[in-house]
Amino acid sequence: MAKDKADSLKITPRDQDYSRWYLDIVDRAKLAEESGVRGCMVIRPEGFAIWEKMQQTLDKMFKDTGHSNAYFPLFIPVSYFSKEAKHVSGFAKECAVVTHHRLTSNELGEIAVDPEAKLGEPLVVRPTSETIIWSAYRKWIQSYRDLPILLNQWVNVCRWELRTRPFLRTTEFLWQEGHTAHASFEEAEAESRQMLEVYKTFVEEYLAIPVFAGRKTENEKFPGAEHTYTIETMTQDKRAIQVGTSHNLGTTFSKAFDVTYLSAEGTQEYPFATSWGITTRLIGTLIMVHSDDKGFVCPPRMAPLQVIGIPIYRKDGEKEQVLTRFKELQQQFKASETFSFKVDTRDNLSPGFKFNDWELKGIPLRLEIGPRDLKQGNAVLVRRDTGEKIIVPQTELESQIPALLKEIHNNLFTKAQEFQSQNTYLVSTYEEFQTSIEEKPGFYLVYFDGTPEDEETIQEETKATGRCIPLQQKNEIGKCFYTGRATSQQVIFARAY
RNA sequence: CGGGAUGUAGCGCAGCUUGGUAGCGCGCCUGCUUUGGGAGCAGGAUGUCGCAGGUUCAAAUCCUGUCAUCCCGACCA
Repeated sequence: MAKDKADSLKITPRDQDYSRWYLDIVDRAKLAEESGVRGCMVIRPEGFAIWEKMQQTLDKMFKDTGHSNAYFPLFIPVSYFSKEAKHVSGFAKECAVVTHHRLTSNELGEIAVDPEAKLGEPLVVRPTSETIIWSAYRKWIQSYRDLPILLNQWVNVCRWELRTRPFLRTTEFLWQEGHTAHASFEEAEAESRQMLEVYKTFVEEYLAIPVFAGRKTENEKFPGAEHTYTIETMTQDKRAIQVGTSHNLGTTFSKAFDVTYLSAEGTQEYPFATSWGITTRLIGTLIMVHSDDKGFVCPPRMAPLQVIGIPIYRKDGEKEQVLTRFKELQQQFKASETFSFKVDTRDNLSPGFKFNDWELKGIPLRLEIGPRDLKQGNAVLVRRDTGEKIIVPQTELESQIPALLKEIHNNLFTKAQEFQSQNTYLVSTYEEFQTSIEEKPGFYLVYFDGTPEDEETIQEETKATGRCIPLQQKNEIGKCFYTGRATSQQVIFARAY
């Protein structure tokens, strides 16, 4: 193949243009594409399959912790939404609003909004569902015996973002939102912490993404929350990205929606709320954390396909023999049900093209069998994460493949974790921080007890924000890097997505 | 939402300055030869030139508007 043609098939390298590299992977791995609607994407089958894996795994974890799924409306009356001042001001700037319910033809014969069909009360397309869910909980909660309520919903939401990027920030996105109601603050606190742990476990054990778990600073809290917890990870361009949040909402929404219950002692009490969510942003995070200049790298436990078989042959006779062997293996693997496997039987493409194609798509393992292997009873396994070629007797494939998939997962996790710790710095003064974050982007673990105003100034001057107050604290007294006051609170500052 | 750039075949682009029958590469289709790291040759199909107006005998080309995308800021999962 001509060199310029091979070059034109390559994706933009990370060090040349990180942003372009990301977009190239989304496009070339066929995860998503532009839709013609501003800020909204089409999630293609290859991308949606990953979301389905995430849903299956997390949904089971939610059920195992006692939660059930339900569904609440997409449209929320403006009046519900405006019952809680902080909440509405947090989302007001990014709400899509439905004002009419009918189209009509105008004088020119064009389709237009029918001015006669104006809604009495505008509807907000949900940016999140606290308000509509708590308006229902008002009816459901009468007694302490009705608590706790442990619900979740898998839905789309809409936030009218000004600048979007596929998966990382889109106007419409898919997520899950858990909404629970409890009899005490402590119980709500335990729930929000439990779900943060569920997210941490899920993201680390299935997505192979190491995270910092922590509490959000005042500035970064969810509008209306008492506490917001977060898990944050580091992208390959050394910025922070939030991959999951869990909120202890206290009585903010029960008070706003006038929800009370009768306690065992006979008093009227406000229930305590939590909400928690992860989004399709996780798919973008997989690219940002694991992928490389050859394309997407999908961690084995989230890969829609774990092993791709590539038959190699020259003559017709060889072709039949190789394909027959693959068919046998396919049946054997299917019976064992320990990993997913397909054979690329496309006849119009060379093996070399297929190698590159499946690497681009992020499939964790490639299995090659050709005439040489048939004679020797071997097969060639190639790891997506390292590119390593491993020659294995065909009889050992069934046991070796699951072991290798596990090893790939561990390697991806360890690599990301090392990268994260190599780019996490300790600084003790603001001056040091200002110069250091310019020269060495990354996470900055600092002692901090400044005010929200201080944090805003830091953001204005350095573009870095307090990402989280890690749950694991040293419990030692240090000096605040900004105010100089003594404090034991350590905070991670970073530039974020 | 402000500043900059770009929209021409599925993808990447040339043509626009100076208006006059729509072009290249890749991909796609057919056939033959190929196939252990992005195959070769031959033949073939594919376009309301982003969309809507305007100027003109004539618009991909000039003018106005609009939509979308990308980059840089402010805002956010």
